[in-house]
Amino acid sequence: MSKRLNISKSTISIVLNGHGDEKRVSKDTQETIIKFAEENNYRANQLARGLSRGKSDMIGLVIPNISDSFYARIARRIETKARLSGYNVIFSSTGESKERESELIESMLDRQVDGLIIASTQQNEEDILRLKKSNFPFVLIDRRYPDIETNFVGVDNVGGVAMAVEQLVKMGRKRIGFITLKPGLEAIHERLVGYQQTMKKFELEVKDGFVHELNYETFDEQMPAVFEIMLNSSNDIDGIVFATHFLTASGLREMKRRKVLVPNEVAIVSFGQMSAFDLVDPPITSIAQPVEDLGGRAVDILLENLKDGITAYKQEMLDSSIEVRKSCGA
Amino acid sequence: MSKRLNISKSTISIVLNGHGDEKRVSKDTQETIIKFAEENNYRANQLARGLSRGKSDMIGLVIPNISDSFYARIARRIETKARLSGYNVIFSSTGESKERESELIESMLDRQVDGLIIASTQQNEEDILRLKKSNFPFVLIDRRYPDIETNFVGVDNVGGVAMAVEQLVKMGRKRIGFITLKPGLEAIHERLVGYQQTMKKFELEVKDGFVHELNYETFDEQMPAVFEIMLNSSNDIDGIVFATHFLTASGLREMKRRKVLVPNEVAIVSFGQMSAFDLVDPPITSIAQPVEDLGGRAVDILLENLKDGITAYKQEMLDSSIEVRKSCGA
DNA sequence: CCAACTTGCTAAACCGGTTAGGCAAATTCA
DNA sequence: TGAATTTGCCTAACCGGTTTAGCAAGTTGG
Repeated sequence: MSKRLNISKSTISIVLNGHGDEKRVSKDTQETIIKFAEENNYRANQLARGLSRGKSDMIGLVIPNISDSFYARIARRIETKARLSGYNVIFSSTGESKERESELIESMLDRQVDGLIIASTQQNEEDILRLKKSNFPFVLIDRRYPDIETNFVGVDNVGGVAMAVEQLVKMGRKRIGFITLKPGLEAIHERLVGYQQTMKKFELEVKDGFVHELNYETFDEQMPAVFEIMLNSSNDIDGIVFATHFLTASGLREMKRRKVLVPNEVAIVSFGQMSAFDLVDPPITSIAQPVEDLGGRAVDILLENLKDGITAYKQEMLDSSIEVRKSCGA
Repeated sequence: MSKRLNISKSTISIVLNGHGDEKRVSKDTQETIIKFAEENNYRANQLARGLSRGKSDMIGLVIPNISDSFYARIARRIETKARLSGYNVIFSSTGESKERESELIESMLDRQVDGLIIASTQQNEEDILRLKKSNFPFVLIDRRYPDIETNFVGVDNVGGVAMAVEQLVKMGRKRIGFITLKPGLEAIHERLVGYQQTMKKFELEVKDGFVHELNYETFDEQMPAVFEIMLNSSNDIDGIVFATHFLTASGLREMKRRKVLVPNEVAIVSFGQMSAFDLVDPPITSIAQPVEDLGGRAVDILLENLKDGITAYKQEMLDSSIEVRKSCGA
């Protein structure tokens, strides 16, 4: 382009970046360049541009699994919002593996992303600390490192589960169980705390067989044994709170297999939604997390950091709401 | 790094790219470089690397909506598989807008992606044709341009819907309706064809009120009117095939509102799945598209093109399977 | 002992932009 | 009319790598 127009590439760069006037390039020349660019469909190489400007206009999104609707919805919002500010999003799924998370973060840094949004495995203090120390802009979502002060946007897990338990209590349930994942994730731990606190608040006993912490990979196979215990005469559960949407689905499958009547025999509430929960038999009462907001706030904070530098860390807890349906006995 | 080691950056580049032996760099020097790189956590700038090598090791994924589980699942597979070959994935959602699709493709090309995987709006012949003419590697998924020969991986829509209709016929249904989207997408059109062909094959009448083509944005609001017509005495539908998972969900909601008994009064089959379809009341018979395979094949083909150049265009139609559950009357 | 190879590395060009500094011509001012 | 400004553009360095060509020193062979 430079050659064919006989105009230096600096002038071209200046004009196409809109600095033509301030850099005193004549109207004539500006027009020539712009016209030529349009006619020949010229578009700047973003690698070169990024290299020389020291920024890539890309942000990296590291999540456990894009095919989980929770993260997919977050991703959608992040992508849309980032794009409005001229950023593209690269994403990668860690599959809950610390090693992959580490690799992926490195790989994104290699690509010179300007910032990161991470839903971490929470086993990767090392990288998070490194990012923080190097003053790299990033926002943690959904999963936080309690010992590291960073930007963070999450949902109020304790409060959310409290709502779930309360709903069951309101419906007259007393022997309320909690099916969750093995701890390791702060969010999961908080949900357990929410359960325990609320049970205590209502002076309900939590027997040994009430709480089940399942394996992330094998919860489906563990489910029968869980119900064996929960439903036996000494526990005789009449309400269950599930800590995640997929545990709810899995648990419900098992209850159908056992022909447990929901909600008559056991009422349930799900922390976390699934798109067809209103169609399920019975329709599932669920705690709806403000998923889109979560993604939106994460981008907002990241963009602020990108613009103004990292001044202070922001921590935001978004409130959930409850969608009451039949499964809780309502 | 070059300065501190007193070794030229060319040598360093050679060694770190593993060409040390073939380029006859002494073991000593190689070790020094590798050790230094490790200790200082050196990582190559991929923008610079991409710029000089003329390739970015990124592939672009353009889809209608990442928060749609169909595309999210595809994305997951694509990402995982691409990464195994050293590629990162940038994604963007078009929201079914031709303009955004066009912008997004441009933007990805600006970023020098090495290839594209596109689930197009199918209103963007222009860009697709341009990509093809410029011999740029890309694979269309799910949605094809019948008039343009390109790489394509999709599912057999005609056959899939045929299975759906057949299942209802097997269950003794005769007045089978079809609820679908307004055409514009080849895949949608094919599903209609699948319906019509199969109805014909079984010598079943297709009355005017049997087929409803709804608007992508407003199908929810249209649904009541649709059932008004389908259930009136002259049509008296006893079976419905839904052309997409979200139409199924929406339709089912309406049927619940009307207290239509499924499957007794109306049996239904869904083309396309949702994660909780087995838990729904009644459990939904659905045509399961081989979503992951679709993503996987798309990457395979793209990677082949990237490696060997574009020799011939591949078109693959993957077969669906049926998951029979109560909603069809089984 | 000198020519011919081999070994081990470097210099320099290039990828395609951005940006600071500077130069020549045109214009304004005294 | 000559000096000072302004205008309009370009040169060159840089971003951080890759890659080709080639140089100097060491080694081998006749």
